[in-house]
Amino acid sequence: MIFIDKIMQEHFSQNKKSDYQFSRMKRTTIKDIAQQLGVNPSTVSRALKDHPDIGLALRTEIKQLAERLHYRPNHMAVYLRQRSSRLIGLITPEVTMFFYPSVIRGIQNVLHEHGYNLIMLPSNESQEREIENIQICHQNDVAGIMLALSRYTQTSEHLKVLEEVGAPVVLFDKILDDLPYDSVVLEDFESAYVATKHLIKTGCRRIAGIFGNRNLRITQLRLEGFRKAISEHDIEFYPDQACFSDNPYDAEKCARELMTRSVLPDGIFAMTDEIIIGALPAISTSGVKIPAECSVICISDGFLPYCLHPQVTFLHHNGYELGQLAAQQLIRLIESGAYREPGYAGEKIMVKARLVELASTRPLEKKVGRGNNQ
Amino acid sequence: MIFIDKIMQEHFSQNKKSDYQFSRMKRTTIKDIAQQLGVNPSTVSRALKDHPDIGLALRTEIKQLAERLHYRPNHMAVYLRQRSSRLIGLITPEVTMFFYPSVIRGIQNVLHEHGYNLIMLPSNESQEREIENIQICHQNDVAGIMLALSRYTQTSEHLKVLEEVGAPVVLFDKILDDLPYDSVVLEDFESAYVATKHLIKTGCRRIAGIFGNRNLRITQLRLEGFRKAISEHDIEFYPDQACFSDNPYDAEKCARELMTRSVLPDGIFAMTDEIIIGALPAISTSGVKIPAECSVICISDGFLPYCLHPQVTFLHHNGYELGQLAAQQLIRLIESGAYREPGYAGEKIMVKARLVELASTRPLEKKVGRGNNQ
DNA sequence: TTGTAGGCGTTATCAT
DNA sequence: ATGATAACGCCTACAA
Repeated sequence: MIFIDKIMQEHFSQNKKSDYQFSRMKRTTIKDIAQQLGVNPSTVSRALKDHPDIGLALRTEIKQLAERLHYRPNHMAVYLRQRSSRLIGLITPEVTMFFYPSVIRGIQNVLHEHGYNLIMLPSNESQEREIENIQICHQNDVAGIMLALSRYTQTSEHLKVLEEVGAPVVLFDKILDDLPYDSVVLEDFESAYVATKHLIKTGCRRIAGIFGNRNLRITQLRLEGFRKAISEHDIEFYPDQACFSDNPYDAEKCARELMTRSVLPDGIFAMTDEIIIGALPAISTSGVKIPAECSVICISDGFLPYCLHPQVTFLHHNGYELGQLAAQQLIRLIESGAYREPGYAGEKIMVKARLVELASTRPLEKKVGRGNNQ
Repeated sequence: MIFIDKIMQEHFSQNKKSDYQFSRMKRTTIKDIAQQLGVNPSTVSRALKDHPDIGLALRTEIKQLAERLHYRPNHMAVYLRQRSSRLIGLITPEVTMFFYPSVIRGIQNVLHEHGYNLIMLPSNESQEREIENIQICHQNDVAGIMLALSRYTQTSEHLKVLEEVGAPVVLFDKILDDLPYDSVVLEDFESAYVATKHLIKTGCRRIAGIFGNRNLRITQLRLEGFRKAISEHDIEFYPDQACFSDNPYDAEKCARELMTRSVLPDGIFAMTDEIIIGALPAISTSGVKIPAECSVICISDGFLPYCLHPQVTFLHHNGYELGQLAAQQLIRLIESGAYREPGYAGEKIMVKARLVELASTRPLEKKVGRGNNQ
């Protein structure tokens, strides 16, 4: 302690205007600048933000010294004073796999433009961590929260903590419908509908779908879209069309089961990247030709389908765009303060998906009359 | 303003001990608690951190009220007071692709255990952003910085700003050797050496390597390892063994060129995930059988090789482990303060890689005498 | 055992 | 045009 004080005194006493050269030292504050120039801290504060009251001469002198001393405003102090930080809490179930990395990139880019920074708070698919993360947001006085729920979050019970925080919230990707917050999601129903429809249009007649956990909102929506597409067409009823899996390994098992049936499917819909990655190898190695004997389609963030063999036709769920939209919405909320209004219910935003045709589905024109394999 | 004051007064005047029910309100502070209990804020502060001086009765009473009012300490204020935050700045060239997501997960898990939070600062492979991010760290008074350099950072020139910050720094993955900071890297030379050696051991004799940007440290090291392995064995000299590429598309071109030569390679080493993803399709579609006619090996974080077809034997560079080690090292630095010592040069840590044999290389026992394809 | 006072860095609101 | 002061929320040496 005493030692440090000594160093600091040296710092102050070296009043010669030499270049700043002491690393790992007490950081330069407004006070330091004021002291060296014999003016009041508030004067410095004003000068640094170009307040017109301060005379031009003094103003530039102050700025120059600030530059020389490598002055950087202390955000913590500013936050404290102004009761609002430029930090945004980002709570996601995971960081690692598909999709979230590009969402994060979208979020990050928008936030950076507006001078906000991101605190990353993965909840590892645990509700406990979800709550904890919300509290960390609170403690760090974040200006806003972006939240993708963990897969096990089916009820809004534990999300009451959000209200304590007092910051606006934008839900994205994994959401609950009945929460009074803004949300940005992909078109789940529609995408599954379009994907399945595409299988039908290109000649598939015995279509099976591999889905995620049955309890998930996105599973339910995609399943509905899948069913709707099938029900609209007068195609064979294919028993046990839908199977459910929690991870790539499960998905592989599902696919393997499908490919050992006495009547093989001629079209397979995979709900996510995680599923296609497990399922495709099982389909390929079963010996059926893709797409000649069996078409495959999935919904994806758009990277994986190109890595697989054959490359898989997919509905592009653009994570980057979703991230951008969610971040923009959050900034709008912060700046408008709209979320404070008593009955504010939140705006619901949907992001459209786009069909990308690759090698795993037959081309549209090659109208195959009926499934003819096996 | 006046409006808000009014609300606050209501808050204070409702002294009945009803449950806390006003969301989106001024947050509860130590003062609030003190006021309601008619004690001094410092008493509350002490009670909340179990200072033994405070009488048990009062202490529990205070804690109960704090609980009821959902008191959360304001980190910003604590940081300011204690001159040290629990925030760590994480600066990476990108978030999106391979490797970094798992590194981040490793970092995050360790930091969370120790009560630190992460500010994400992607620099998008731009030196400018790198500097800017370092300054953001400074402004937010981070307790430490984790830094993976952008690919264009070859000199330490612009990194002098790091010294201003006064926080410990741990470099990881993309580093410069001559910086006086701790660093955690993967064994580049060794991994390339082992990978190439594996090709030789399984019978390859005309080996080519596809590398990243020539200027990168990791390219140079991996190239050296590659060359060493080859030079140690009395195998054919294969001209233009090494080609260089900046992205998957380049890598694809390289591979395509390789596969149109009059004498085809019978073993190909790909330096990274980014490269194998471009190269493998080009190799496959050229018609050569993998691994019968040409083996393929790469260095990878361990996910992609399983997605490809055929699955690619690889040296596993464990990003998760690297992240953990780097974070642990940073925490050690923060807590020991060792980095403050004048001549501190930083500790250099290497993470070992592990060979994972998949389908793209011939099994060891099947000793093929000489390359016999073509 | 508890209260008092000062300060972390900044800025808004006075007053000069 | 500039200075003085107080306050944001918290902590702690010191006083009582």
